[in-house]
Amino acid sequence: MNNTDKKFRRRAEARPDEMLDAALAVFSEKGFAATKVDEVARRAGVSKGTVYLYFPSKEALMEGIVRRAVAPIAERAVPDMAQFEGDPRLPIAMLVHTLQNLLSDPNNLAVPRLILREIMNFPAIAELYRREVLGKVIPALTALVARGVASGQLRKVDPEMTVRSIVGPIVAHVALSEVFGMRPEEGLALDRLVENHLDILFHGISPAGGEETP
Amino acid sequence: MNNTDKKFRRRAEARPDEMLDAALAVFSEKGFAATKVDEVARRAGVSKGTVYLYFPSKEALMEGIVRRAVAPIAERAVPDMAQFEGDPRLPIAMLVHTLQNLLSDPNNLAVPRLILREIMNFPAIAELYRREVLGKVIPALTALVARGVASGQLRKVDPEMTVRSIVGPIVAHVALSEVFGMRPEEGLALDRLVENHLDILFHGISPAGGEETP
Amino acid sequence: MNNTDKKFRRRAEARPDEMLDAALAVFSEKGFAATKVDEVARRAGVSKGTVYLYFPSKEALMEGIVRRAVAPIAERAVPDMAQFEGDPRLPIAMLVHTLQNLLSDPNNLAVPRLILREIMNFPAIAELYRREVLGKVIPALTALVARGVASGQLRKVDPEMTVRSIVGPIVAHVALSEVFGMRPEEGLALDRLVENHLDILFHGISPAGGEETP
Amino acid sequence: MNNTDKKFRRRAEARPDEMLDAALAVFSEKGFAATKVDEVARRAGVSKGTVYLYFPSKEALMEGIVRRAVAPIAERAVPDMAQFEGDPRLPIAMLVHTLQNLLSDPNNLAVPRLILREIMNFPAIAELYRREVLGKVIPALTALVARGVASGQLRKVDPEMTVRSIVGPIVAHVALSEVFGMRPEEGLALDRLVENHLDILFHGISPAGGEETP
DNA sequence: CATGAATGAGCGTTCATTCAT
DNA sequence: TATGAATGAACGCTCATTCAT
Repeated sequence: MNNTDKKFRRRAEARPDEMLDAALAVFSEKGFAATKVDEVARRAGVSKGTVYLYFPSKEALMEGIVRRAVAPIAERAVPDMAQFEGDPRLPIAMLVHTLQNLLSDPNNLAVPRLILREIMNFPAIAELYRREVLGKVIPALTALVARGVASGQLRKVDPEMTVRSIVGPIVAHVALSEVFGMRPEEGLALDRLVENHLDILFHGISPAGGEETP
Repeated sequence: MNNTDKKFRRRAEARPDEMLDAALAVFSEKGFAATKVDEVARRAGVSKGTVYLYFPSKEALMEGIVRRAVAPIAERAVPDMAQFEGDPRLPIAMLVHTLQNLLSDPNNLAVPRLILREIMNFPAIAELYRREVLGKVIPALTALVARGVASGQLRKVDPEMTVRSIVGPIVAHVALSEVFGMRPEEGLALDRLVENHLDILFHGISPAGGEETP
Repeated sequence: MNNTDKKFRRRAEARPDEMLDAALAVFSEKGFAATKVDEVARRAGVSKGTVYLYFPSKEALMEGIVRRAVAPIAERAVPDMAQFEGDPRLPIAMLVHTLQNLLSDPNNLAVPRLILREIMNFPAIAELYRREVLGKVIPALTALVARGVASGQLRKVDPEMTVRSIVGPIVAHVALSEVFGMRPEEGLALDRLVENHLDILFHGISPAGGEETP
Repeated sequence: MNNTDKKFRRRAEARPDEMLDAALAVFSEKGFAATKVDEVARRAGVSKGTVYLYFPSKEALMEGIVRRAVAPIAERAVPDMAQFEGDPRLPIAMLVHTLQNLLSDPNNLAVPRLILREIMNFPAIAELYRREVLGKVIPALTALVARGVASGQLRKVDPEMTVRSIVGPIVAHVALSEVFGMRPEEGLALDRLVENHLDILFHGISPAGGEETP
């Protein structure tokens, strides 16, 4: 009798997590509405009733997926970016590269893609995402840009709007690829995108005669 | 019995159009899945059976909405941008301002928003949109940028990726506003976004010591 | 194509009534909880969906049954008993005989039996029954007895409690028969019950000139 | 660890009894169908599995409740009433007063009320109750009345039917109060009912020397 | 053309019961 | 004995689609 034996796994505490994994997989394949709870259960290797032992409803599975994915972001101390003292382009580049790394792994792409797909039917999730992720990242970025402008390290741009210029190209690139299948011949080519994006962005936000990209 | 009489208008050939209007309205309010054909019919002032007289299924309503909205774009001669001979920043700015105008009118926003919301459940629509809209606009933009680079009117940027830098900030701005309700205090503030966006974009893609924004 | 043709009956207005008939039959057989809506539908000769076309829920069927049965009682002018001028024993006997007639027909017995069976799970129905039936019949009877006592045509009894003595034996008899299957050898024998009941009610069981209550 | 310790009390043989208490409480509150075994277990302070250790099914809890309540009645020597030699009105009055006392205590009311509520869904319980309670009390009463008639101590009434006149008013009074909430202003007022009931039962409602039944 | 009554497959959810520990 | 995680059959309700009128 080994560890993968059903009998043994019965009381594993990972059970809810396994169900979220299964739910994420099926939701991603067929969409929330077209997914049957039965299928989530089967994929998780349990019976339908067991799903309801851990999650009160099909919607709760959705929320669970998002909450689990959002938690580390929410916990991570995003705002220390604002206290950064040097060239603001450094943390901006770092953030962009972090995003790049995150999005490179298809596993990490699954949740945002699912959120993108279903969010408008789940106001509660939109609110959660807005509060825990966007509500932290965007103000931090805005403050960073504002400080750069104030210190003269950046041109006199509109900080709030500039945030859109920082993340927008990445969003557009991923959406084009994931939603419409419009991707470069080599594949997702995130590195190419990021390189070009930062090149334009930094030439665009740097003072006249600006130095090299960090 | 005069011309405005319901009986009379009922026989107008505009009937399918009225149904698409109704469907767009309800789909936008509640989402496709949560919308009952009954409600579309009621909103259009006809009976449920009549809807099926013109559209073979609920999905067909969705497709009809998109097809109708996409038609003018598909017909419009997008590619003449590519033949533009002068400063490529001019047609880029024009495109951005056209987008700005389009998105300023909430009516025009309805269809893209609905597409954004439902597209992942409708591969056929994604394909249609990709083929008729993105497949025309993006290559045209790419070509435009490529020509600018070739002629030295733009810096040596990656044309394909630069397209993401052109439309991305607008997409991000609208998505932030429409999906997450994150909008500036004044409202959508598209003009502020566009001004800042073009400012950064043109400083970023212009050759060193680049001139003013056109 | 005759009147019983399914095609013809399609638009009959009797549809809801037929469903209530079917529901009454099945509820009576198996009880509310054990009855499947599917079975009600089948018994009514329609599909499950059709039931929900006329009644919003399974409970609504229950309420519909009771409401329909109660309506004529509620409408019938019960209170003219109170204005009766002569010997109050006459309307009392009449009421008892009316009850006897009602209960003789098994069809009439079905609804009260169902009510008796399910009432404690349907507070709304209890309230309806209390208001529309008991709330009219019992005060009327009480008033009748009170008037009889006042006029000296009845002994000095407690009118409110005496009402229990008027209807109680009948209730007990029917309950014994319907609920526990305890019935006389001849069958329900309502006439024997009523005759004996009125005899005792009007004279008591003590021999003429009977002594004090022990 | 002392005697009141949960661990200790848990092993008491009273365990099944505690479960019946819990079941009675919950069944009374919500009805049998709406009660979850889980809740009975929680109320009894044990786990769901333990309930099934003592009772093979949810229905068995119901039967257990009734059987336990019925046992003392069944054991008590009811029939000695029949051997009573004096005025039959005496044991009749005694029985009524016994009933009155029983019903005065809400605790005693719980089981009959539950039986009343659920009996039609439990033929086995109806049968048990019929055999052990009604099947003993009613024949005893019938015999008592029959003897009274035979001895001339009662008028020539129908013994079998007269039993309904003895218990019916009490049943009706309690049902009116418990099922429909129709009770006198002072409360249940069982004493008032019993006094009036016996008065009428023994004397009727007609004035002394009252005329024929109308 | 238009209606709307009728259909019935489909799915989320509940809960009594089981059984490995 | 006692536990409580797991099961899965069962059922109420919805709604896209059809079709007789």
